[in-house]
Amino acid sequence: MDYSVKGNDIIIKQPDFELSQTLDCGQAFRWEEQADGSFKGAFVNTPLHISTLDISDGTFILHDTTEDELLNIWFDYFDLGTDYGEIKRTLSEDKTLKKACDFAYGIRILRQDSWEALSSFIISQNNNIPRIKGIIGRLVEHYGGYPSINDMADETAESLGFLRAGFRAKYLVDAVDKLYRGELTIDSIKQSPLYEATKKLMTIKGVGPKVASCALLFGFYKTDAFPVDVWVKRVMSEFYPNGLPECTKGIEGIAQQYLFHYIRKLHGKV
DNA sequence: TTCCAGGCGTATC
DNA sequence: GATACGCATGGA
Repeated sequence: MDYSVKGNDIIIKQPDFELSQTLDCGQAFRWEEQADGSFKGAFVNTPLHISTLDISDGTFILHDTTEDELLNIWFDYFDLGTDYGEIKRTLSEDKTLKKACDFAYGIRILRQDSWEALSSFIISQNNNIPRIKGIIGRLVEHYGGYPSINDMADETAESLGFLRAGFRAKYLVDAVDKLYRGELTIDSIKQSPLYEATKKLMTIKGVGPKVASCALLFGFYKTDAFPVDVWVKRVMSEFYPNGLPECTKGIEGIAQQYLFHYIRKLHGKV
């Protein structure tokens, strides 16, 4: 990875990256776009301010950070060790995916914290993005950072009323209970292949196929997890009535992100 | 006002 | 196993 340290800032070069496509695309809910087009957000409790230096050569500034944080946190979080150019070339064997990759060229799959992603996607069900951000914002504000499973061990649906999360509060409580008591562990889910990991997550009340696959893709980096929502159903019926093409094998979830944005553009939602 | 949001649990057949 | 319906909340 190309990077250089300039005082308290670090400049990275990553052409297969665009801030709003990656940070404001419904895979993470804590990044806020600033008036100048930069973004402020965090990995769990480590904040970051990131801006575009020059989009034509794919350079970005990570503000007020250190080389240590870059190598220990942001390199993994932004998945900088993965060559998305190569992934896009592979997926572009299919003509619909080629159009999707050209359109959403700057998407990367963020390697989020497992618990944050799981809890965030429990909150996301039957909900819209501004409200999801609001609920997660209240959670972070209440705890002074993103709460761990231990932090939430004593919560009940009633005590979480301040979130105004509606019927989802009891689902969060069930997830905390199962993980706190060790009936489920983040590690065992991480180590399980997709099918077993999905079954484990779905023992949590309020976690069905969609929430499980989003958590596994964005929080456990299982690139073969393929979240199916109304938009992806539309892609499948319009372009892939006989199933996904062979070039998506093993990276179905990454293909899904490109397709999700492409189909929304085709229907005028972006 | 009514509709809907990157779903899921439950009842019913 | 398929399908219908309710669910908390708040923005559009």
